[in-house]
Amino acid sequence: MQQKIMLVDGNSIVNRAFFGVPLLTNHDGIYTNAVYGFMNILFKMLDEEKPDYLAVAFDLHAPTFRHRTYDAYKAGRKEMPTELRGQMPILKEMLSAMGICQYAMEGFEADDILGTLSKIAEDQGIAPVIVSGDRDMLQLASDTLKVCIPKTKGGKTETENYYAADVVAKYGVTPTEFIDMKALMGDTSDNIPGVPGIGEKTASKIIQAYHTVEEAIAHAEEIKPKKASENLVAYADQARLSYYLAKIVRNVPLELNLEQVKIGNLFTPAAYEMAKKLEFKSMLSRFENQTQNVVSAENVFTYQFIQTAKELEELIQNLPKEEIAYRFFAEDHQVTGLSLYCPKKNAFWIEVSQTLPVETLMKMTAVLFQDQEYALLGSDVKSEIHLLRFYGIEPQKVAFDAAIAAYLLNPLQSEYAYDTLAKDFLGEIVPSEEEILGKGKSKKSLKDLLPEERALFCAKQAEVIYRLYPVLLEKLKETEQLFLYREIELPLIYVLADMEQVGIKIDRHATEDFQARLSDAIDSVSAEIYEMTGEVFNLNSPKQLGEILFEKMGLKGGKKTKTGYSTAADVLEKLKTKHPVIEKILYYRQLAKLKSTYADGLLTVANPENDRIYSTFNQTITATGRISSSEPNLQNIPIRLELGRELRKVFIPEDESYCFLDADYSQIELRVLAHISQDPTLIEAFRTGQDIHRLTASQVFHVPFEEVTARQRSNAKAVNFGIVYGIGAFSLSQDLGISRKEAEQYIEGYFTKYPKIRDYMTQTIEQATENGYVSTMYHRRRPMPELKSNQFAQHAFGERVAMNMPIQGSAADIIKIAMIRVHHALKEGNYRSRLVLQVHDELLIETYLEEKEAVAQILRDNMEQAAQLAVPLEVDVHAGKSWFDAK
DNA sequence: GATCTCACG
DNA sequence: ACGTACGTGAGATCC
Repeated sequence: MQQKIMLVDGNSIVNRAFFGVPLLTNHDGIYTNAVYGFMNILFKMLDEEKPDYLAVAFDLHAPTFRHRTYDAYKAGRKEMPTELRGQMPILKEMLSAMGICQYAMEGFEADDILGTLSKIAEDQGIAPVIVSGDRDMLQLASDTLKVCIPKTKGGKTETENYYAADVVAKYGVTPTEFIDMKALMGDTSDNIPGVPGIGEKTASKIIQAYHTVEEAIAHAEEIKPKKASENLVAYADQARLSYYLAKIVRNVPLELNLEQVKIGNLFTPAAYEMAKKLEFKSMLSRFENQTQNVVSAENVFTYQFIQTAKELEELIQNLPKEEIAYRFFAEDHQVTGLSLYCPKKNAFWIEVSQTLPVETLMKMTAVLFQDQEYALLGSDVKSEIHLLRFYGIEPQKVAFDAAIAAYLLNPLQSEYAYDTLAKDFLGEIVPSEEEILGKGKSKKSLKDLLPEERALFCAKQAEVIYRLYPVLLEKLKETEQLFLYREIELPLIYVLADMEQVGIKIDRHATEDFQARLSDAIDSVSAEIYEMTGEVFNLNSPKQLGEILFEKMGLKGGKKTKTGYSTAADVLEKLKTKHPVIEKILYYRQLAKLKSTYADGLLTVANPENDRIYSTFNQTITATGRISSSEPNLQNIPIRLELGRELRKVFIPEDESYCFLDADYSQIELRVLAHISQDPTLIEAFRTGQDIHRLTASQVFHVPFEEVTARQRSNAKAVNFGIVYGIGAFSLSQDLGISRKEAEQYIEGYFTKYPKIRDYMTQTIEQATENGYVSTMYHRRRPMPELKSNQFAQHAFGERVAMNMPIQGSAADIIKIAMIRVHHALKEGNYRSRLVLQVHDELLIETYLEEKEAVAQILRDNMEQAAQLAVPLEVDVHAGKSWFDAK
């Protein structure tokens, strides 16, 4: 049976509906006639055509390419009546609630979108049915493409159906000739001029004889009547313009995602709610009937509510040993329920209650998580590992993590909740957590829901995960990310879970000492500052500080932020010589940061039982593939300044039988750059172990290697950093305190000496522009929407990102591989030592003293061998009794 | 909740 | 004539 797609001309149908149905309002006074009429037409058409896919296209307000070609296009057309305008968002919301895919595109009309989608469908062997109230659509009709024109008359909808032959039968011209006809006769509603003196009758005759506008023009002298003949010559170009305006575009840059346009259950609870609110009474019964129909048609989501151990036992025994999607629900680390889905047995909500205590639930379901014959499909599995372990269950490895898979497909999303995944990958609108539970202060707990609501909400999530599995996996395959996903990201979940579980110990007394010393120093330096400024104020307020420095004291600030003066460190640094108080303020800032963020911060999160700190390592946050650390962030513990670095002394191993081993990659990003760019000079330098910054200095400043000064070397270091970040002359000049001209010369000198790096940069930007994404050595991707921007700053930013991401991201890939191998080696060798931190190019291991030498070797080997680059990977390993000592 | 500032690689 | 280095997370202020 051939598949069928119904494509609806949203604006045209809603117009017909609006004018065909008398103005109705609901009790809130909201106009509803257009939405009501639209839904009636839609249901009628769905009943008649029974399509497999459905999409609705809308116009946007923005001018289209037709307006740009012809100013007067659609001029004189009346504005949409306000009563209709207000219904547009309601209609769109209703369609969304029904999970119906909607298209709109700047620069094009709904016609063009339908023309394009129908062409894509035809090419794929899917039969398109276009629903529109506009006869212009007839130009698209073919032997396989049907155009339906519904008419609403006194509550009844009748349709005219047109294949190509029907168009010929009724109008005497073929569908493509329909465009030519319109080009001659014009169209008053769109303000298409046509040729004066040629109306429908003449146009029809002419096109039947000559078939195209061009042929008609070529034979203009033969044409009768005389007026038409003359005008056809005089207005030939106007006829050509009219042709261009009338012709529907069929190659709009958009994609047809079959998953998204597939018709699912239209009668969702959300749609039902809306229909009730809009008081579509006659439709409600339809909804209710349909809902039941679909239920019996096994198309709709149902679940089983498990509340007793007996029911659960039966369920577990009957579950087939194959893919099972699961999702835990917990509150304050206490499991409150578990939802499961497998297609053979459908969905289940297993709820903790008096008749089913949590321990029983966990004990009875443990087999699912431990028997390798089940393949587990989850999302955000790491947090669930912690739950399972809390109940003494060591879970097997999952086959699928939806959040991580979705992150690899687009790391720019801010979250990977099930509702957005369902929308993005299944084209299904499911209510979000926020919609069900609310947010902020009034956020409800699952307990506050009715049992049926809760069961539906939770069970649905397992079903979504199940359905995401094949879709996301296919996309990972298409994007060549299967290796990255299976061999790097999935195994990493368990490494990070262990790190999170182990935590890292701090010396509470030493931290409190440090905190007290900071307190004293803050007190005395703030007193000095108040003395010098002659005023007591809130030093932590940039606003107050700015007013005092730049208004009261008259210092020249200059650089402003949105809200006032900038008092950032780089601004103050330049004012250091102008007034002695500046230095004090900078010192105060240093102390205040150390105390609040670090001393106070760490003490509040340290576990009072064991003085350990448990951070979370996030795997789906960064755009480049790095992991991030939060609550607390242990990846930004001070080191650059001496005073801050002291803080690292409070990070200590468990007891005297342990020490720390710290291993960090030397110059990993520049090595990755050497590899990716294949620059011979840079590769040679790394192979022979040269001082890379000194080399760059000698190249850029044209001095012999031995004669490079300390200053030159440090400037070259800044250039090397800049290169990795996608350098700009302005910023380099700011960073080094040199002129922009000089900075430009540095950069030019750099690219002259490392020409392959320039090539890499330009090629990367070209590819990013062409493909719309950049990628790492292991095919991790980052989409590049910024490069589509017309705004200079946005576009320039996109270019820098494009240059940087493959470098930073490949380095991230590599250390992830190293982490997995180190973790594996430690486990396999039954070592007591354990990985505790990762800081982008550094691993910290809490090492059992007797294992020190072996672990150092494991670290070095696995990190250096994690990837085979054109240059060696070098690792420095240090041991110490604190993090401070191990660097 | 937005803004500013600052800690890290 | 633009507005500028890449990637993060957290605390404090202020509206």
